[in-house]
Amino acid sequence: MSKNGEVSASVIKRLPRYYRFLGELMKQGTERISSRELAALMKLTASQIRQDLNCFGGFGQQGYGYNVSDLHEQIGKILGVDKKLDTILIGAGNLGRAIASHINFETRGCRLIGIFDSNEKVAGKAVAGATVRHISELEFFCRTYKPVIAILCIPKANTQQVAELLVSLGIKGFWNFSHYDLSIDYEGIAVENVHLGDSLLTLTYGVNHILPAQGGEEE
Amino acid sequence: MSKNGEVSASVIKRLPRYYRFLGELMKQGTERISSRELAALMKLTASQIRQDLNCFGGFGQQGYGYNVSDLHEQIGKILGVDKKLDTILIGAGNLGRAIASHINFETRGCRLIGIFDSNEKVAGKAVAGATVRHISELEFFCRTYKPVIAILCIPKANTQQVAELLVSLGIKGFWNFSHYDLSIDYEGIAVENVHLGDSLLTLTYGVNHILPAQGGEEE
DNA sequence: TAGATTGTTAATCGATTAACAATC
DNA sequence: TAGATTGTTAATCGATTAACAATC
Repeated sequence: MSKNGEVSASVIKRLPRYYRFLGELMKQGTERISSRELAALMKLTASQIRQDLNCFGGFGQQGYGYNVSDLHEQIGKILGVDKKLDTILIGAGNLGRAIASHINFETRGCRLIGIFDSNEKVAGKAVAGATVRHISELEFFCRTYKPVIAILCIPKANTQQVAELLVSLGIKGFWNFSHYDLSIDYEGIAVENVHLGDSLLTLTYGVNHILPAQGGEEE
Repeated sequence: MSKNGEVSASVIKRLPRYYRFLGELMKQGTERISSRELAALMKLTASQIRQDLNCFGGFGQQGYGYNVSDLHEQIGKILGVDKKLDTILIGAGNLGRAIASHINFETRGCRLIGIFDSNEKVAGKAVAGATVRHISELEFFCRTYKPVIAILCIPKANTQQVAELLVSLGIKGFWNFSHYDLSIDYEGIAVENVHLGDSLLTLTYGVNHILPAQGGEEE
């Protein structure tokens, strides 16, 4: 564990949330916080917080707790928000354009440096302050600027081949909004699948199983 | 377990993915599949698939496996894709408009019946074939049409109060895209948080910890 | 020093995997 | 009937929680 060995995915998935809450606390001017207080705020157990943080080192101090801004900075470093990884977005449709303009890339350790689309009509238009390039320029662009992250907002049918091309061009991470399960195909490449359809279906299940129950089933 | 008792969240989260893969298999004309074959396809274990499915009943047949279209239909019913829950969307900014036009609601058991925004200039414009209404009409609209799901694409600062209003107006489920952790505050209400920022940060971590390693750390 | 709270080990809980008898 | 594959119970694994000695 700790410094070198593998940190489990469950822990890593919680880091951004810690980072977010600590950022809030900082804004509010909170200087120190104990694992117990943070646990109450985040609806976790104090044990879990201490376990999670100790995967990366001892950030606290016995009898005192954790220094909020210090811990925030430490977790930021662990996540890599200071790195600004060069990122490209493929697919400037509804969703792609919204992602480009809605997400604050810089605060998540990324820098959006290019947007690509296969539609000639979209190419040339401005999105989020950048000009959309035609997909035919992708290869030259990647060889020149060497982006490491690709955001995929393209139809399921194209995802596999586009991803393969991008891996060959040096992409190390995919933020995948397409309907295709990328995780399956590449080792040594980081993949975050955002399956919005699956998420909505999970909610549908939840609502359907609350509605008729209303006290029928527990929870 | 099975019919009545609680099915764990881990199982439920996997249902949409099963549903998706079975839909694909159907399209390809596959008639039957064994848990072993499906496991190979989805990169799961056959055991897990059989365990998961048996939370809801015995859909298979010994010596044969599962009938693809039958299983697809069964899972669809469990999720509730046939119900078409009335859904409203709050916040017609970049992301809200993209969600409205990008998501196929009908195939996820929902029907988008209203879009609202607090900006007078946005109200009246057409999005995804519907007209955006001013937020002041929300209360009347809900009392009249009784939607059960609300999609929140609004700033963090407004989320809490809007959600409280919506709960009082009968909303039973939130698909929350705002930066605010809704899950915390309501029992008996289904919440799916889509924290895109957290997802990107997780990817950033992944890429930063693959890049320098490249064989240094395992996995 | 006494009080508080961490870091860490041990205990518990839940989820995943393996095994196998039931059965189509 | 023999072969295949499920449904289900038992074993394993990992993640969460509890406990407590270390220490600020």
